[in-house]
Amino acid sequence: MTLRGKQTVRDLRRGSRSTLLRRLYFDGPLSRQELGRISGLSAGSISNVTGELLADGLVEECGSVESDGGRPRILLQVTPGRAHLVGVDVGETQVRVALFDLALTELAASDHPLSDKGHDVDHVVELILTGLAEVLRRTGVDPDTVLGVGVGVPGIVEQGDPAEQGAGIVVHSQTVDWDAVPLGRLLRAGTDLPLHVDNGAKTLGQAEMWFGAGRGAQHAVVALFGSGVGACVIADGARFRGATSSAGEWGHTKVHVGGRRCRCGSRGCLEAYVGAEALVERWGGAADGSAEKAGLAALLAAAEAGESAAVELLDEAAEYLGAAIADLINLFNPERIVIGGWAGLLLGPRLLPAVRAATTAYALRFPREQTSIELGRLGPDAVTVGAATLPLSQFLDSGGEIAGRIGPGVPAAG
Amino acid sequence: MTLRGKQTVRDLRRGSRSTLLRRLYFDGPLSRQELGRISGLSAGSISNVTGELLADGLVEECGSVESDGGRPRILLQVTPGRAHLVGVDVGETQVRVALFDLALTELAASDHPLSDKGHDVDHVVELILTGLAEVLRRTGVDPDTVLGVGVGVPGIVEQGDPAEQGAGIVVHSQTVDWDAVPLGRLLRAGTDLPLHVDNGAKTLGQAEMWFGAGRGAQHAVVALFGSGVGACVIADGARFRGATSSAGEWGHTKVHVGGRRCRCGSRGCLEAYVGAEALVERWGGAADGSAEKAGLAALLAAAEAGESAAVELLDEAAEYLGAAIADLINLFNPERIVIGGWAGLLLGPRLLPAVRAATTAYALRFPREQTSIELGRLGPDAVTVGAATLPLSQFLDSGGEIAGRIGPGVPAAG
DNA sequence: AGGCTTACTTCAAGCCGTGATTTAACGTGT
DNA sequence: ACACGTTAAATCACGGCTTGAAGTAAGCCT
Repeated sequence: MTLRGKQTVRDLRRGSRSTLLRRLYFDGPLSRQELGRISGLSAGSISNVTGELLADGLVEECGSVESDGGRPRILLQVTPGRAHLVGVDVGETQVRVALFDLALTELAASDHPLSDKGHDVDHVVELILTGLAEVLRRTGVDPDTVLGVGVGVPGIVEQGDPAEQGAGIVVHSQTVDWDAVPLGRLLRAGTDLPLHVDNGAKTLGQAEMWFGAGRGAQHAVVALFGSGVGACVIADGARFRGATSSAGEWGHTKVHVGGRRCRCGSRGCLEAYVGAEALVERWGGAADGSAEKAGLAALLAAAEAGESAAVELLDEAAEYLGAAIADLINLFNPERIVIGGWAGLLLGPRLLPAVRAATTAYALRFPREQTSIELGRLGPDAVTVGAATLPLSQFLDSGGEIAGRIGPGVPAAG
Repeated sequence: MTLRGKQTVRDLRRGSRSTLLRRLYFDGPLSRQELGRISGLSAGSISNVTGELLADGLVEECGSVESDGGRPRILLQVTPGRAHLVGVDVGETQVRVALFDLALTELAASDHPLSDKGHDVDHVVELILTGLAEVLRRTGVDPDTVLGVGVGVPGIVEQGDPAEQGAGIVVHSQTVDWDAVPLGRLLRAGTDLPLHVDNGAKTLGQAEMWFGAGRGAQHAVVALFGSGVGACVIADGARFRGATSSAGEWGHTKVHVGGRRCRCGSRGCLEAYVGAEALVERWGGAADGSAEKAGLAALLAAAEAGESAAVELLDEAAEYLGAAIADLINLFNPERIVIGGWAGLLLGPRLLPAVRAATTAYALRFPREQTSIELGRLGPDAVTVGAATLPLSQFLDSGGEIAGRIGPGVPAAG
């Protein structure tokens, strides 16, 4: 049923450029020789395509490797400073804007706390735009070299019509009380840069897949535990989006029909058993904003000290979590499950053995044996990195086409 | 991250052939003109490609449509008798082998009940091979025109190395006590035809997607209720397989951690609340083999008659089913949910309103609004049709390449 | 019969990847 | 020093693809 559209011979070149660029980007400096071996392209094509990429300044030579007796191989790598990316994290307590080079090295960042005004949309948009201007000004980076702005938001994102250049993006979020907020249009009014918006948990998941515990996996689920619970599903190496990009909303799946009441209004949601807010609240702590982290840490400390109420609470959480992960394994058949998010990383070391055991008890044997469960390797700050991968991903997909932003053939500035 | 392999200029033609063939197959007779409009290819390419397809006998002209004032459009369609397909359903009570033409019209079928010997593997293989020989003999179809044999089995299928031509296929099934059965190798010993094996629920799901309630959807979940519970997930128009083809095992996801015991040995599985076996058993009926259908019908009749125990049982099932479907909606974000399988079709008319309401109560609002829940339109016999779509799908993907089986250019026999 | 409209075919032009050949850049042995 | 072998990269003829323009076929209307 999959119908891919019309293809012309030029699409072949685009595909080849994309393949080689991706390979160079992720597998570090490579010689043309190795590129040929890995990609399957003939030496002639490699020569042609790398020639183009070099002429466009997207790739540069970087040293060489002697080969016993013959001409040494010249190593190629993606030119880090050839283009730039902006990642934005609209978090629960702050808005963070970061500017990266192509290698995702952070060149500058701007943090603005979200204090009293809360998540008033206009205020958030204003913070994003001023942050963007700030990092550009501080680094002196030419805006024409910025491939795009990726934004991670706490909510469900409707992508709208891609032809609208992101202006059709609409965000729904029950937690910060955004209902059909036209974030794309609001940001478009303040910048001409290409826009990409996705759920923050999803961008963090993408970061784990590219640079963290998910590296190398083609099928994986990144489970994210913070105040709430989310997930980012990767299938065949790409984000699983579903019909309207909202796939992977794991936190409100039912692990106990008719069970505990959840903040979403329903009952028996996973989040009501393992979300940080729910755990802290059940243990009697304060559950708002920054107090939550302290509360969860206190719960953990109490459990380590052997307090039976705390131990029971965490044991139960591990049980439910294992069951919910088992569901993910049964349904998605991933090769890896990565547990991330600030709460996941905090509780992970203690809970992981019990979670693994519960998962094994609840999941079907065959797919369970194909799956490993690991902790994330990136901190919660990686949301901005993940957001920046949104435009980067499109850049690599297109084979380094910089639609009108950077003239082809112009060498990198500086 | 998605790296598609090397592409040469010939792959373009393969892609074009595939696109046009698919279009002609699913959207009935079409003129070259409409083909061009739909596919985006230029008139010249359409002419070339359809010329090839006509020469190969895969496509034929069938009438014409007058166009006010100009040259009439000639309609093209896939030649139904150009090739054949075999679908096999290894069910719980019988083995059914059916021979189809390209239009999936059944030309002959052979049923063999699985009585006392049960699911002894060698016996099943023998029944499949004799059934295959039988339908070929009865119809006089040349085995060289058979594109392949698709088999639907009750269990998890490991596809093995595609290079082995299906010989590496291994089946695991707890219900019929198959543990790593090398079905591919066993069948390969008895036939040279290309082999395709998949879970029976998945093949039925594929049939619903192609010809039933799923038509036209790109993202859907076909939920199947029989003795147990299964699902077939379609994403971007293709089966969602996961890392080792076992994705979509929905029946043993947990809807009530620590709840009812399930026949799989775990607790709180969906199947323990809505599977036919569980329902009949809880209502006090016999739960083995063919008595199950009678038992479920009796339960339904009792509920219709107002017996409170039966009504309560079905109400509870609808509640759990709605919750589990809500999980599917949250996780996969489909545009359609199709409920099929013999038990699903039997209970569906009564349960559907309650299920829809429960789903709305349990799912997140946004993805729920994007999804419709419908009953399947194909009976349980469609497993064989679905099985036959396995080789058919490959045939269409390859653009009608009939690897060595039918000489290109040879016109259809008869 | 001539003109008009629409469907389809043919053909030159521009690209692309391949594979063979050529050129470049390095060790080594005499 | 210098020829020689070896390996890496560039060049180029070739077959194949899609496109788009020009040409042909097949029906209407007057």
